[in-house]
Amino acid sequence: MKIGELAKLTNIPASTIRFYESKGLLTPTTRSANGYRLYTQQNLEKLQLIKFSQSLGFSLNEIPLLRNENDELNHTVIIERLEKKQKEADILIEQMQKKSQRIGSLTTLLNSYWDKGECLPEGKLNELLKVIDYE
Amino acid sequence: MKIGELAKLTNIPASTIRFYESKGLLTPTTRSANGYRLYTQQNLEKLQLIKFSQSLGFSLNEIPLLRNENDELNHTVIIERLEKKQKEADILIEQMQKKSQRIGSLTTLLNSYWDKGECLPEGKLNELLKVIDYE
DNA sequence: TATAACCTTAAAGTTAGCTTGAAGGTCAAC
DNA sequence: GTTGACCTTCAAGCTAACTTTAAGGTTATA
Repeated sequence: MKIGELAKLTNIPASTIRFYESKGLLTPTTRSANGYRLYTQQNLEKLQLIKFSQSLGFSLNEIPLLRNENDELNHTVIIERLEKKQKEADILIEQMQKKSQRIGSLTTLLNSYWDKGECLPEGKLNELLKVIDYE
Repeated sequence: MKIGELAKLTNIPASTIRFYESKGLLTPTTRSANGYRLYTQQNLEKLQLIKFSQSLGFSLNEIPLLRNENDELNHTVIIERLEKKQKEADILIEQMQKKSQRIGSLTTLLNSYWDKGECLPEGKLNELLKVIDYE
């Protein structure tokens, strides 16, 4: 299939597919006589694998390292990479949860002043910054 | 104080402080005769507020909208913005949690094959992509 | 007085993951 | 035979939040 069809099937712009090629991620198996890129079903699956890997949090640079699924000794390495990425995600989750809590505390604190019709006392905001203790 | 001192006190590079100024976020109250930027304690606190706001997930563009703490009618608006940002954070947390779970499922699945010494069956990975159901 | 450590501006570079534009070749339909 | 929908390459533009570089002025110290 030509690039336009692949683009439609996968819902990924042709420009992006060409961009992935420029990054060495997905080279079409053949070219037609006139130079058009021709893709196979396997090419399509590889493209989907790229998107899937991205959705797991892998950057385009990390994807080639992830890819040799049937290379004997690499299994451990792939599992390690996945677990590492999972840990990274979990750390990010924790950080975001703290962030959300900080926003909550701040909202409560501001409301407690403003509900009473008061303004923040001079320098209070700064004191607050220390209390809430951001990274 | 001069920019270097402010930079040391806040642990924020002078170049970044100048950059914030170019974005209209923090203008030094005065300039010395020779053109050096001179900052006050309030400038320092404003700088810290910028960093704090960033730590809550606000972009530099969003920060000016957040800032008029003592502007009477803006209180509701500020609270709304904080709550909106908190919702955004919570949504991100959910997405990251799904991501982490997907990585977990994938790891388990791959292990279940490889532990038996098997390779992924032809096309299995693709089937897997559907099952794991990424965004 | 020289030299190092400051400060100034303006502009360009960085990173990731694309998108857009220019200039042109190919192909099917009317 | 020409219009329009494809395709090609190469290069530049985009966003965010900075950082780096270049070229030069100021100040404290030895």
